[in-house]
Amino acid sequence: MNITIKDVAKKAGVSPATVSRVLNNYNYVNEDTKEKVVKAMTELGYKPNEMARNFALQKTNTIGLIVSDITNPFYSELAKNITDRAKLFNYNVVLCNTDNKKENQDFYIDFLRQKGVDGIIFSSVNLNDKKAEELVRSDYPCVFCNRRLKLKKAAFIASKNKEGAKLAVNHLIEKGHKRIAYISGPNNLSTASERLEGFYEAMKEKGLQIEKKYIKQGPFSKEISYKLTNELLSTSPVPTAIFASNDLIALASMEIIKEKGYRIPEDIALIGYDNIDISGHRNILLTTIAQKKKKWASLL
Amino acid sequence: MNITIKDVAKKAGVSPATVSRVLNNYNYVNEDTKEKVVKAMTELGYKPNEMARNFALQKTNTIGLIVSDITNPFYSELAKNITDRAKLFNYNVVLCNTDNKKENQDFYIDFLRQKGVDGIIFSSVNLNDKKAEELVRSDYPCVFCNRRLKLKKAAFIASKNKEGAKLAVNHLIEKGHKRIAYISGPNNLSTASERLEGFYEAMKEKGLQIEKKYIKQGPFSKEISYKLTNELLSTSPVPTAIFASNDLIALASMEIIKEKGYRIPEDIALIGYDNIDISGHRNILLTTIAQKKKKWASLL
DNA sequence: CTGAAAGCGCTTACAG
DNA sequence: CTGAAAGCGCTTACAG
Repeated sequence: MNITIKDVAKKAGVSPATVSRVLNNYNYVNEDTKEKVVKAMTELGYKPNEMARNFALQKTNTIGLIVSDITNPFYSELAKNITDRAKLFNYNVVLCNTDNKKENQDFYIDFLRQKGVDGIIFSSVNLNDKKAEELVRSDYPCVFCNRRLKLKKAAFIASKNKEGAKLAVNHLIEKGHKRIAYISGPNNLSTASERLEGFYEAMKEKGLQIEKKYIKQGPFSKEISYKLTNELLSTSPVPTAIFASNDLIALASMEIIKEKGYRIPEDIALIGYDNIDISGHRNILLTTIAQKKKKWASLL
Repeated sequence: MNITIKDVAKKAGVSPATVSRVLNNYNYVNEDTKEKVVKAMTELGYKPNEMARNFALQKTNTIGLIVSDITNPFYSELAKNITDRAKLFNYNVVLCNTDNKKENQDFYIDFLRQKGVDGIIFSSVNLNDKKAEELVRSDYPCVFCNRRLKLKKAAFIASKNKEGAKLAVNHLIEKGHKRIAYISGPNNLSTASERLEGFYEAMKEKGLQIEKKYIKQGPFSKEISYKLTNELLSTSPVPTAIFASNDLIALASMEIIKEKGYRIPEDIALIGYDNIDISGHRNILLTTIAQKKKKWASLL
């Protein structure tokens, strides 16, 4: 059915090997021969079969991107930047969404490996992720973005979460806040734990009391964020500021704070992390710490 | 390096063909043989090489998903549902983002075909899309989701946009609005043009005047949406209600409406389309027409 | 039920 | 600079 390298070879009066060489810009091809081959290719409308090529080279020009939640704008913005970047290099990106579930990530790791992707970008790992660690140990090409492994050997790209969190907390402190609450993500995530560390450090540096009751921790979910915010607003005295470890949590908190009749920031200040697009919306105006998603993509 | 079907065959004392048959659950394999093979496979930790398999079968178990903007929650929610669904069938999804640019879509079409994906899901086409039409005409497996082609032969799944728009407009009319404005997307998109049609039809059915000055049309972009809303608010008399052809436009409109000091919905009512997650946020509370993204994914 | 063999469409050392 | 040949790891009609 399809036009193969053989057809081109026959038409151009050369061997398939030569066609292949032209195709791959192999150095030593005679200009005349090359021309003949190119002519034959265009006349036949030849398109190389990538499956065959992948197989012969054991390379797919494909990377896997495993994210924890593509509907979180932070990750969809990241995904956009990564696919745009991949396009420049003629790579394609297989999108894998874990919903923050370990079994999904494990599934996708096996799946992608078996598919023969050239590498995997993870935006979904825990600090200790057995299967991902194995991958790194076996020198499988992978890179961790935003969330990283504890394992030193693993290449990662992420913002300085501790510094970012300190920025956020110091901002609140400068505004005069003392009773600052923190809603963290799961502590087995590098982002959450580093930000928590930053929170502690900033508070300590300014000599502020850290109260257990003002520190909440839970998985990333709207419902849990509602619940934790409610808990915070039920403590007495109520905190005057809340730092949420990402924007989605902050958005959920915002709803509860408003629901309870508090004004933001007059009664309770709120600050998030990620700077997702909607944060800038007039009705939201969430203060947040930016992450350079585009820059990251260019470095991956 | 890697363990191949041959290694398994040798270990199990059978031929590679038999191993392959076991692998593919071919009907007629003796139970004993099968057992031996399975045992050998697990002992060796054998994983079939998908590249070889793809090549032999000319099939990749991969589909391409071309969306116009993955950072639009509508599409990221759709992408999530599609990848989840694909996972069930052991398919993977190559994410392609066009930024609403025809050249990007054309690039990805060629790219995906050459890669040998088994099919393409489009969420990015214009009503007349030469290259996509060509694909359909040549019986290339593809399906159109949300946005469709004019071409009858093309399989698509989309909500009843005309009906949805009528729902929106009727809702506004019931609330007593007469000066209803509409911000449409580009008319060469099925979604935009069908919704516009619904707008016209609903207005006519209720005997309301349709004023040219209340109908704006532009590409999907925040800046343009700001601009168009500003234009609407500068007409006199100012419309009492605005129907935006998608939620992102509505969110942008909302900013301008608020900026100008109008209340929603008391001074100006606003309604969107898509029901993206953030619409339900307490600070947004955007009235909107839902689209069944999950249902769609199950039908693709 | 199972094996030997050809084939999927490329690439690439090896000769020349 | 170029061709003949082997090979990438599977699948599958063909015999038996």
